[in-house]
Amino acid sequence: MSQSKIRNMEEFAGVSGISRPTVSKYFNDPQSVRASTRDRIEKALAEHDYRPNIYAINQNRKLTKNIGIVVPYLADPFFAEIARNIERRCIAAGFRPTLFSAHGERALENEILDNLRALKPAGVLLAPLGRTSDRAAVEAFCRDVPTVLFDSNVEGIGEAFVGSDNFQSIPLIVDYLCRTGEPPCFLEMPPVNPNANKRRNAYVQAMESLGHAPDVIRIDGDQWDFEAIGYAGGMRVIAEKRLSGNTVLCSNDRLAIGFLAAAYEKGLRVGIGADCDLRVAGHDDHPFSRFTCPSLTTVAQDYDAISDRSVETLFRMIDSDTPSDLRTDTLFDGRLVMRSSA
Amino acid sequence: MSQSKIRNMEEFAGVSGISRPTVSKYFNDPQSVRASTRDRIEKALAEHDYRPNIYAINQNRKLTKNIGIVVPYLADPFFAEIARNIERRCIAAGFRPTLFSAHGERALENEILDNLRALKPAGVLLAPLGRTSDRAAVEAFCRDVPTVLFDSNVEGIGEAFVGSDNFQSIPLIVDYLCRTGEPPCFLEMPPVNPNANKRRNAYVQAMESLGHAPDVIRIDGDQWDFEAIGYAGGMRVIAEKRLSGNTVLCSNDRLAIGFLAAAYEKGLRVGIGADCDLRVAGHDDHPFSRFTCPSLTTVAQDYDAISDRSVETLFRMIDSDTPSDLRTDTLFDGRLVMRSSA
DNA sequence: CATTAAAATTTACGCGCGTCAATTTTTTAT
DNA sequence: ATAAAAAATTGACGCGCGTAAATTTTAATG
Repeated sequence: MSQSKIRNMEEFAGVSGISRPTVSKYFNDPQSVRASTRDRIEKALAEHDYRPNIYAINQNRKLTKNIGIVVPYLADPFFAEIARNIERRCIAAGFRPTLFSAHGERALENEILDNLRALKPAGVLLAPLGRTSDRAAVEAFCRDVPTVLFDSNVEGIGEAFVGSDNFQSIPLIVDYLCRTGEPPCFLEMPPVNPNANKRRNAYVQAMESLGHAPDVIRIDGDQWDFEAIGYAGGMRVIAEKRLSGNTVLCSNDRLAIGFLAAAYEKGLRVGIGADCDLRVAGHDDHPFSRFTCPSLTTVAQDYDAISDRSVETLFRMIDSDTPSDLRTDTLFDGRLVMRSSA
Repeated sequence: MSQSKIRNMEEFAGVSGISRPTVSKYFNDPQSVRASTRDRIEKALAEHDYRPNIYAINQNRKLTKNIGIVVPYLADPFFAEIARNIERRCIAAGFRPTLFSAHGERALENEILDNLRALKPAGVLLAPLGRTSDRAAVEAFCRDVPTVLFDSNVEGIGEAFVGSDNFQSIPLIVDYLCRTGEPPCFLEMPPVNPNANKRRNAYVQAMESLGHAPDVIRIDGDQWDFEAIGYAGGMRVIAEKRLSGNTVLCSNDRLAIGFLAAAYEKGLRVGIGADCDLRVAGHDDHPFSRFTCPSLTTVAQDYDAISDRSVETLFRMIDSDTPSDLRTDTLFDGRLVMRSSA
């Protein structure tokens, strides 16, 4: 560090003995200047701690180094984890990620996309609300900004989607449940996003192909507080003896967590032991599902693969600025996680 | 909407029939121009959908309308909820909040503060890592940027702190536990933030004032995956029969969630019934603690009050730009939430 | 209606940086 | 060593807006 603060790139160019345009070039891409020049700049940088004004930079560049990360509901640790992973990779690649949550609300999602446009981002990683999304708004946004959809697909929109293959993961756990006990019924809530729908269909298909009669139980709720919905639904379903068998497959872990709470309160013992009344399984391998009582059997989504591939895909889109017409969908397999609940 | 896109404020001033400086004044504060002028601008705005370039604005204003929100660990839904609340109020007040998470890492927290400085924010709401924080870095930051600390205090730093009064909340639940059964032991992990320390001390004090011998059990772990720490610690504590009584007060809900999982796995029945082996209580009223098995008895932090007051305090600091020397600490009371676990 | 205060306009400069064209210096290849 | 290529420098303009001073217009008041 040194005495006088550097006020702008002009002054910094002065103390470093390099011309301002070259310094500018350096900050744009350090590799673009000669090694000896790079060293001199970095030496000066170490002594004077100057940082280019980010607003001036972004005003004058057609495209910024910003990357938007938009998730539907940040109070879900699943999205927090994914966002973290994505953030890391963006930073490593020299971008400036900014995280936004729609908090389950369509109006907020639209507002976010609007603000995002004003930020002139190099690209956006978007996990849309899904069903609730304003399809036209998302579509228009994707036309303007390089966007990778992840987690939740919106058919035909954007250049790429990265997520899990529900038609692999659901049969996987249905098969497991059928092998080890009674065939499961399927607990779902009105689909706030397309995954829920796909999972229901995958369940029906899997059951039929195994020669069992599917039993889909729908419970009320259209918000993102899945645990509360699973709990309330569980209480009703149990009270009304709506369950045909002893095995319940929930369309996601958070719903299962709520259902487990209901079962516990109703005095039903959940698990795979002979003394148990009920088997409950989920889907996602939510960060907390290791710590439910009993621990939750589920299908793990490959979080890392999804976030990695999303970022990779976006970077490729950014590099080859020619927007390709063909839409690439990447689906990763789920992995069975056998714990105590089923 | 209309045909030709407006490229800048000059052009927009043209179509609206108002001079550019006045238009600029309007965007700075709509109330600062005459009502008739405001109407004309807003009519033009409705037809042409122009938005001032945010980078040009921020470059030329000494202070931006940005507000930074920094939390230590976003995968904790508690912080996600608080952040959401804070976001809302900032937006309502015409600011642009941006959310950052240190993900439990000191290096990341420092990096965030660094980047934040470059954003020239009007103010920052900071829930620091606490113990892990780089005290000097945080202190320097608070000197440069109006900052309100919340949730986790760092003594003597910043102009204001808003949080919970551990010396009210802990005695509250200790008292409850003692009235309704055996006096609790206290399960804590090495304090990553000062709340943990305060809670331990408050526990000891409360026990002694009730004439009981405090029993503090410390378990290992210095990361932010509290559930895993509570689980591992619980398994060990139970296996080694380290529990003197039948009641455990955990220093926070996430730790309790892990402990509950361990108790369940060890076949211990948790709850207040005569047939139960153990009572477990937490602290915070974590969003998920309603859905544990059994549901978790805890002390609710007044999230809304904390986030509201934090924002209010920051706004006051921003308005009266004279940095007051006296540090205001605001502590809210906790509220006992009696559920099934204790 | 004249008086005055308030608001809008005109004109102009500056913010900090990207970027370009023309030139000079340095490096690499021959 | 010289020629050619690569990199750095010089000088200059523009981005879109904030903002200030001087002036003119509008609104409020008696």
